[in-house]
Amino acid sequence: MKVPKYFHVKGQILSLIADRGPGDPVPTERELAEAFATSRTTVRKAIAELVADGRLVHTQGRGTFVAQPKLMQVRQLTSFSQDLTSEGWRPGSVLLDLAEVPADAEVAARLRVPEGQPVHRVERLRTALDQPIAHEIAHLSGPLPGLGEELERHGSLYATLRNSYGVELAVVEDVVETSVADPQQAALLGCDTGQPMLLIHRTGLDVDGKPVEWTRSVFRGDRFRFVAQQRVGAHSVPEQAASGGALA
Amino acid sequence: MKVPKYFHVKGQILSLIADRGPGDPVPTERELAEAFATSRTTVRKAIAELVADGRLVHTQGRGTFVAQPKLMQVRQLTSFSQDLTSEGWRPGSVLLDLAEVPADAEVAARLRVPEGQPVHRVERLRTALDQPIAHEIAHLSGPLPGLGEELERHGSLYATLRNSYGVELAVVEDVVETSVADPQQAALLGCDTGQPMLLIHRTGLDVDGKPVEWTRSVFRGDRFRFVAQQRVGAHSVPEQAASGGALA
DNA sequence: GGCCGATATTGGTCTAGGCCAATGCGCTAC
DNA sequence: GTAGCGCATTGGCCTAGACCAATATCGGCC
Repeated sequence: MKVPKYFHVKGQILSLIADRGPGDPVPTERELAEAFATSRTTVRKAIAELVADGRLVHTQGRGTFVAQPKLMQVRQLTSFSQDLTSEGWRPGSVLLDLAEVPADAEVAARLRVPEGQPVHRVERLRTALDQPIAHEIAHLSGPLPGLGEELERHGSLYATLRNSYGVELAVVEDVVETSVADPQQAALLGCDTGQPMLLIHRTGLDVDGKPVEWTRSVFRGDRFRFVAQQRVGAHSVPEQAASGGALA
Repeated sequence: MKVPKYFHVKGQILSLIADRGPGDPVPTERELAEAFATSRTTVRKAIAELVADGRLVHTQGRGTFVAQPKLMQVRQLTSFSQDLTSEGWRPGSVLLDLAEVPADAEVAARLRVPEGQPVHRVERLRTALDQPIAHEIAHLSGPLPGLGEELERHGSLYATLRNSYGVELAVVEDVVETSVADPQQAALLGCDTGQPMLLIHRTGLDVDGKPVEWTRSVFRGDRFRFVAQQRVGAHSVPEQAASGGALA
């Protein structure tokens, strides 16, 4: 297998930092280029992948450093605040925008309301230890009078829905995929444009199976993991191996 | 906000392909560089992000083309074969390696067995429509005599555990994160080195809470989504509810 | 007609270097 | 003593072009 030069450089940088801890500095790009007898472009490509992988962080004007290990885990539903609180991460959120807007085609389909029907749109920046964690845009259907104040009071979106409006979620479905940070997201979350991100679409259904929430969250891929735990009871996954087991 | 030139180029390429369908060709890098009055390097950076985003695909010697939309969804547990079968994707797998190996530190911790204890290691390439989908390495604890033949017979790993060994999974936990394709993964899965990938660690527990399976799967981030559905509380809800169809 | 090799095309990698922008440090002026 | 300016350092972006490798095409040969 052909292995490009920048991949070797990547390995060499990894061994350079093997015995260093988070926050320790890495030589400058120009120094590395000279040390490995290559061009700065090649070194930058190696560093870019290490940054994408969460091994290094770099800041213009400061330098490049060994990254913190990826250890924040995000679970489904309310667990964002619950998990982080229990692990001492001091979760918070900054309300960027709150409005009632007509549902566009996608929101209408997700919430199963007519296109154009007013829905609540909540745009927030989620934080932990006062650092930006995720950019989140939630759409909520149904009448929610005074949502702004109630949200303010409870902090958590799910707590607000439950305590102020009696909306109880019964099923939540998360779709997880990768995406690439655009300049706006990069600026909000303090990462590089082009970095791999975890894009999570969440649909929350009430007890009647009606969607009441559709949320799109973008997490930094170099810092987060998403954890999904599921019980495999007799009722929950009836199909099992018997019917669909055989593979080609 | 400062927007780099390659980001504009990205937008221009997007509008170029807006009215074209999957498989349609995009002008060559050299043509695009001239058309946008920029260097090939800048065009390549724009294209690289569009490829990472699953909007374009490119092959050396052939060219660059509009990609298929991202529409394969992978669920937990048996659903790999289940979902893909029901959607006509003809799932399959290629056994790359099957061996009994001593547990290394990580496997030992995950399966809660002493380090060095023999465990089964199953390395497979998952496919759909005969195309590579994921690279998967499963570790299984417990005595599983004749695993090779049984696997052969059933195809599915979960069907084998269940039907040949009476191993019933009760809880499955998936940890989803991003990673970056290394040259080996890129070769196996037919994507670029450095592409964002979905890395899924799956732990399967039996009814006693003992881990019996620990699997590490790498999916192409430009082709797949991961779906996790969870019931909240004791309510039961119509099944159809959350699985939305249309993708953007 | 069909096979095969030369060649043009296209993306893949790498170089060498210029200019810009953010940062941090030290020096200077008050 | 301190506030603020200026400069060196460092990463961020871009250029122009060279060479390599995979692919497709087309022509000639059997």
